[in-house]
Amino acid sequence: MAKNLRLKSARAAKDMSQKDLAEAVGVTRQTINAIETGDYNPTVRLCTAICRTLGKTLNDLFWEDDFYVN
Amino acid sequence: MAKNLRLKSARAAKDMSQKDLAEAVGVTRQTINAIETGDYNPTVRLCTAICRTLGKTLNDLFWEDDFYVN
DNA sequence: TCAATATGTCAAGTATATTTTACAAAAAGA
DNA sequence: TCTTTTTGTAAAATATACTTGACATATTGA
Repeated sequence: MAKNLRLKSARAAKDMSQKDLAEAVGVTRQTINAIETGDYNPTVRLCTAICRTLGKTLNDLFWEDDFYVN
Repeated sequence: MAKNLRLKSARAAKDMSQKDLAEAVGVTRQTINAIETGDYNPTVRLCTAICRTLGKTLNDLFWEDDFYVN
């Protein structure tokens, strides 16, 4: 999995630290860091919470259409 | 969590059984059933695999904009 | 400079997603 | 009917998401 730069960017746009976002969605800073760093496969419920906090949708932050044609 | 009727519908549109979809994305039938039944919080990677198999996006099948809960 | 904040990472533990095996009932087909 | 497929569900085991606590470094601001 690659780094999630869209998440990092959306967080920066809200001027939130990883810690801020973590607290807002109820996980630890390490979990947010791991998602941005790309080590990992979060649950859709956590992704949804992150998106709502940052004013984005699942497609905005977690969908990759690279592989895909539609 | 409510039933995921959009998933059920998209699967029906492809004429796939829960078992068919499960095999296509590499999980068990019970996992697909649990997601449709709504007991459950799948990983985003699994959601993505399901969406790709069914020709849908994360927003199509897993985003809820009406009600706000996490 | 110096202190405080932000990020990256890691090892060990806990919570939970997912599997395996199994049973029952509804729906579909012949 | 009778048989097969599909769906719903459950208990116990395994894999992995996520936590806790900690340490190091980079960056920012005073």
